[in-house]
Amino acid sequence: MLFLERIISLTFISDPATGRRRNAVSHDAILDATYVMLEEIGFDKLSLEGVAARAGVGKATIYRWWPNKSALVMEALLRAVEPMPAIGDSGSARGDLEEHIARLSQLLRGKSGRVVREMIALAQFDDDTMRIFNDSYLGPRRAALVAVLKRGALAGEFRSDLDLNLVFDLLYAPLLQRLLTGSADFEERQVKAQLDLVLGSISPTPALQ
Amino acid sequence: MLFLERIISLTFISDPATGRRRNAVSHDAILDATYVMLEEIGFDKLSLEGVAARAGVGKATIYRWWPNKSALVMEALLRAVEPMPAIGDSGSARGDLEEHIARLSQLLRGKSGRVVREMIALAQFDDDTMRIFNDSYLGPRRAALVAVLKRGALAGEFRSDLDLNLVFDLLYAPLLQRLLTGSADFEERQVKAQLDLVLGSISPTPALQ
Amino acid sequence: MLFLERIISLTFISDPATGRRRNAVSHDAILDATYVMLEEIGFDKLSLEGVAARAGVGKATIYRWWPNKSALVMEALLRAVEPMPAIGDSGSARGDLEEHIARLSQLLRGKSGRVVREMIALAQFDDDTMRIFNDSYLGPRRAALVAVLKRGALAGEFRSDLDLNLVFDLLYAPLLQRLLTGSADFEERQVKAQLDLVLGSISPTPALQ
Amino acid sequence: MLFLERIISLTFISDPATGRRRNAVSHDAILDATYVMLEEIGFDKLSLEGVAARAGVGKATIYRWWPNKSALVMEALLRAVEPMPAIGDSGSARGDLEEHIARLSQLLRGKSGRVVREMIALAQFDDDTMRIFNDSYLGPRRAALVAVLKRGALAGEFRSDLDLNLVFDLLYAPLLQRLLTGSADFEERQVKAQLDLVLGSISPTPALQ
DNA sequence: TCATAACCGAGACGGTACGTCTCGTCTTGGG
DNA sequence: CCCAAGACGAGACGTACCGTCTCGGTTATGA
Repeated sequence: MLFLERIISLTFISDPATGRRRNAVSHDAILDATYVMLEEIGFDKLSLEGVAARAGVGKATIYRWWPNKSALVMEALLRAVEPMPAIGDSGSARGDLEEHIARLSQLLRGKSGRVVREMIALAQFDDDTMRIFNDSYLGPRRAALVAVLKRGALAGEFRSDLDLNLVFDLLYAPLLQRLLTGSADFEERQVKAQLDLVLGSISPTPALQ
Repeated sequence: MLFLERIISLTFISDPATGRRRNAVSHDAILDATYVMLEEIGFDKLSLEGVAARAGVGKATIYRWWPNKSALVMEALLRAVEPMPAIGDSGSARGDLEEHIARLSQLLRGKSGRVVREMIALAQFDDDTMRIFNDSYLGPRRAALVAVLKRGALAGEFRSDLDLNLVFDLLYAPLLQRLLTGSADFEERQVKAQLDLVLGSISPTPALQ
Repeated sequence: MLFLERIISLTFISDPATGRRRNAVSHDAILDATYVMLEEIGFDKLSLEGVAARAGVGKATIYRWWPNKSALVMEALLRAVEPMPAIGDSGSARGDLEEHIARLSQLLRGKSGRVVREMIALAQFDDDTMRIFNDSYLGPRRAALVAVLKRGALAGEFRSDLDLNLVFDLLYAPLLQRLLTGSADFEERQVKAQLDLVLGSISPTPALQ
Repeated sequence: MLFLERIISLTFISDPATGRRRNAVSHDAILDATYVMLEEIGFDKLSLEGVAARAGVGKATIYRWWPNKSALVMEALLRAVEPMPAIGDSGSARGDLEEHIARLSQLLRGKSGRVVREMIALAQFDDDTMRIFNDSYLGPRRAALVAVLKRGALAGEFRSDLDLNLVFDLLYAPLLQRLLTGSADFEERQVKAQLDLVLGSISPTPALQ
């Protein structure tokens, strides 16, 4: 069927491997400029015109690679979020969770907090952006925590009849809610209290405990 | 909407007793136009120019009464959000909570869900908007639920050593998180499971712990 | 039929006499800026963006009142052409023509020459612009000359069987052709020779002359 | 089109004996694409980007061989303009002139008319283009007509004291003027009348004058 | 009852940014 | 060394809105 392939290949106007290659320097300059301008003037006042000027780049180069402002900003923010704190395996699933949540609440108190707030807000107005946020931010964190919960359940530390995604929500959502409603104080004491409540409710035989 | 009247009254700088009175018809037309256009094209693409045209109103009339787009949109949204489901007093605080949360999850599944999502998103970029959202939406709901929790604690239904605001977070935040991360399925079963976990953890029995 | 008029008037969305009036200062500033920039950088490199900046005016204000660059430039040029030299009535139609053509050839040697060249060039690419040029520049000149020719014909100075528009062409076209082909020397002697030829051919009884 | 070859050869900067030779297919494709797009969308909206795409050619290839849009367009137009109608020698110079002018006015009524209009317009904004137009279009026609006039003068058909270039202007300019002012009707009768006037004025008889 | 003060619709205005288009240059990889 | 493809910095295009500013006209007191 060689000749057929030749015919088909002729219908491809251009070979994707042809032409000048994408410039990685410009790509980085754009994301960097986006991030610093976000910090300086905020999302609302951020203009792609300004980003292009700051990055020393033509506007078309931005539009070539990102479909809209939200997508660009989301990518810039994702580069700026601290990477997910790895969850250790100390033997105690409860201890691992406590440590992870404590570290998370600390991160959200800082630069990452602002970034996550903005990512979530952006995602409300654009489905693609929402998908990127879920895939790149929330998803991995949910997966990691659920893995620990599963480990704990198997080890008998937690009840085995739990909807682990629900437990994840109970652990994460109060932090996000405080972040998103301006009361992002995240006192260590308060986070500890929350954890005690949740972990208490998922311990194996609460009545006897 | 008492607080809104307060805001409006602040815009009267000169002697309010003289001159033509504010045109209530225009005022309503503006908010109505804002809301239907929000539904049609979303917040991003909403322009005050468009609202003015749709409402049959001069642009200046909008700028006379609202300081910016967020404020206008927030007021339009607040008119559209269902009023807080009143919390009854059936004798059982737990029953009252269950009924309230069930009704809430139902509302969030509908038009109110989209509205709340957008209000929260807007609030991330503007402190005034955040304040209005907290004062007029989240605050009253928090107060009402905390009152029920307090009633339940006094009646011995719940533990008496609880941070009730924290309990409120555990009840509300998972719903909001699902709303804000696109997984707003709110299956009744799931909401029930969440409630069981939380209420289980605050019931007095495991006080032996 | 008063009520009918009332109904009809309701179908007019807006009264043309309503709203803020056009700003004459801006209008003039735009035409002035257009003209000086034309002289500085030429038609090709002239941008409405630049004109707006130079005139201290928003781009929209230009687009509100002129459909395209050619129309704007044509209007700016028309303001800059010297007004048509009035044709006197010395008693001798031939003398009047000679004086007019001499003055015209002098004008075309100067600023007006450049302006007319450009107007004609612009008109080749846009029918509206062509119409404006004919109505505002060539038409009046043609009418005036034809009137003199008619006067001369009635007075017996010229043959009476002539297509006067054709005679106008023979008088004007050679000047324009030289203007448009870069050989705009317009030596007085040459213009005189041309006039002699043409006027000779339209004198009443050439054979006896 | 000898002069064109001269221009092209000038663009060979490097040693013509080394490296790959110019691709004649691309060269023709470019000029063809230029011409058909000129007909479709006109000079103003013609982009080299579009020509390259239409010709299946890289933009650089165009820039390699033509210095600017005007030069490219002028070459494309010159390929399209009918070659100068050769002037016969019937024995009567007057007859030869009449036949040539009649054929010219016919050509200008057709496709060539539009082409000449555009060439003249382009030439107003670029000296190189003007030079090319004069050298390759107007010059040869002027030379040929002047030769016929000289022949006629020697044969006693025309006066011998004439500035023949001036007579050329009187023959050609009215046609061009009508072409350039949108009144390109060129009625045969009108052209005939013009010719009668001009030829009458240069016939030897009125030398008594 | 009428003057006055504020409101109102319309829409022009100086601006800013949009997203697209084209310019002329510059890599690429393949003749 | 040529060529098609196409990315790139630059910057103008024509449009959409911003928030402000006349306009002429309309209410509704309060003098």
